[in-house]
Amino acid sequence: MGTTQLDSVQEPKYWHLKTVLSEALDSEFSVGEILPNERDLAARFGVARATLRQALEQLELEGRLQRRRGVGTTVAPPRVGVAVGGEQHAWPGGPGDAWQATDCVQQVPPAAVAAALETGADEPVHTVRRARTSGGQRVATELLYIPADSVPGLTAIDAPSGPARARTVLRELHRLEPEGQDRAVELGSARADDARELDRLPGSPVLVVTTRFTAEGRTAALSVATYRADTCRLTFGDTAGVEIHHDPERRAS
Amino acid sequence: MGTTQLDSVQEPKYWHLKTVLSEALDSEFSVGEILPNERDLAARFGVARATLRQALEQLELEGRLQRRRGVGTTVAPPRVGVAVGGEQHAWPGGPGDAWQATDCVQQVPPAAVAAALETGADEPVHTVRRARTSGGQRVATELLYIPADSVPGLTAIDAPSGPARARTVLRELHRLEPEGQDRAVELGSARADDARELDRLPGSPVLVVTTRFTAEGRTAALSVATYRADTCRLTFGDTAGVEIHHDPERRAS
DNA sequence: CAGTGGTCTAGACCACCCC
DNA sequence: GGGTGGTCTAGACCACTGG
Repeated sequence: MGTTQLDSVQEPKYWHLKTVLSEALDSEFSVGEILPNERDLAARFGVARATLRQALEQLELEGRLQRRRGVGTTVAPPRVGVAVGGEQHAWPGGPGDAWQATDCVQQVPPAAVAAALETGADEPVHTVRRARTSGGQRVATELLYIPADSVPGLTAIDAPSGPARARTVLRELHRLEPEGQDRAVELGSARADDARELDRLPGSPVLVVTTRFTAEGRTAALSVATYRADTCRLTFGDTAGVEIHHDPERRAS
Repeated sequence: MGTTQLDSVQEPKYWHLKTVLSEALDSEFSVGEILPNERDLAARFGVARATLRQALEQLELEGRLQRRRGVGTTVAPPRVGVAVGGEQHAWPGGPGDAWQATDCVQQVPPAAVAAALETGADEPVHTVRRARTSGGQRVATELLYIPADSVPGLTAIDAPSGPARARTVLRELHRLEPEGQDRAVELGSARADDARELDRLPGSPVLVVTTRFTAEGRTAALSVATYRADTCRLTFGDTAGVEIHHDPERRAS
């Protein structure tokens, strides 16, 4: 008798817990199903609630679970592939664009943005807010910065803000000949306003996609898009993207 | 007298703490500097250590801090931009490739990989392990799966495993005419083996880049690369990538 | 060895959702 | 109101690093 398995290398409890839960999710639960509440789960596994939560947090980070305050913890569907880099050399707001403009104001951008746009630190730029939906769910928000130089034909007479203004600004931007774009992706945490729009808590992990559009040898526009990291897989390139469902402890070997 | 600031909307302590610390990092610390230890910091701010840690975790996630057990918490340098999508239609291991092969074995891949490769579930494939270094630091590890069909000229006589074998497999792969590649990026958590190679703890956040290489109408190779999310900014596109340093509560507005 | 961050506990209260 | 997840506390011990 006795334990058949030596605890030769001690593994953190939450790590082991995560593995056990992950396997249970694969075999005993289906998408959308509600898990037992955290207090019950912790009791069942004989750990403190904080320890259980550490395991749940990781599973949520990996897109396997979805937790909602006041509701419960549910099994998440596989991540949605959202195309990010498909059409090279196309303006935002062009045909086939998945974004919807919700607002536009003229304001002084953050210093880092002003530097990238090569505008003065106190110079206001057109700032378009847009949102992206996939499968009926909001998956990303964006701030699109367009210096006044890029839209010279814009008249101050038009609506000064709001969606109509956004459309006008984008229409003017399209008069330029697009030259190219660079993109960068990094991990971030949701600001309070983005979190609200994405139906997440502030600080939730997000993928920040920064795109610089160039025309006439200058930076014509700069986009900072914030994608929910738990539900999105960003796809680039020729087709719809690779369909590997990500399963951390079994990716390899 | 009295409080000049109403606590009209209650903000979590760790969130406020994060803001305060973030500002202190900007103004009072320089890159590489060591912060006071967690117990002292918690005492200084009048919170429990767990609360303080919640704030530090977020700052580490955002790439502002680096924490090492037994050493301390230091101010992190800005994220490194690592080029991911530069040259379209090029094989891994070609000229200018930033990766270094460390090993190669022939083994049965995970089920999800076999599905993407369109090989049988029990069919072994060449599996090349590679590593990527930037600025003297290991930033990513990769598993590159190459089905036997893609390298028909390979002889079993050569070294059966190790770096030499990896070079042979890649050389044979280069005989094919590359047709295209898709890529996907998503958030993941480091497996134990990747964590060791990246000098991080298991479960640390990573950016998983999955690339499918196609040739002759088939999937010729599949790469699953794991980048440290705390230190890397993945860049795509024409040039070196956008240089916006990411500052969550000041990205916009 | 002393000091650091990492893990874990057993509680408490709060914000939110739905009935 | 009752149940959920989110925040917070005040401890304890462990694993790792460095002198």
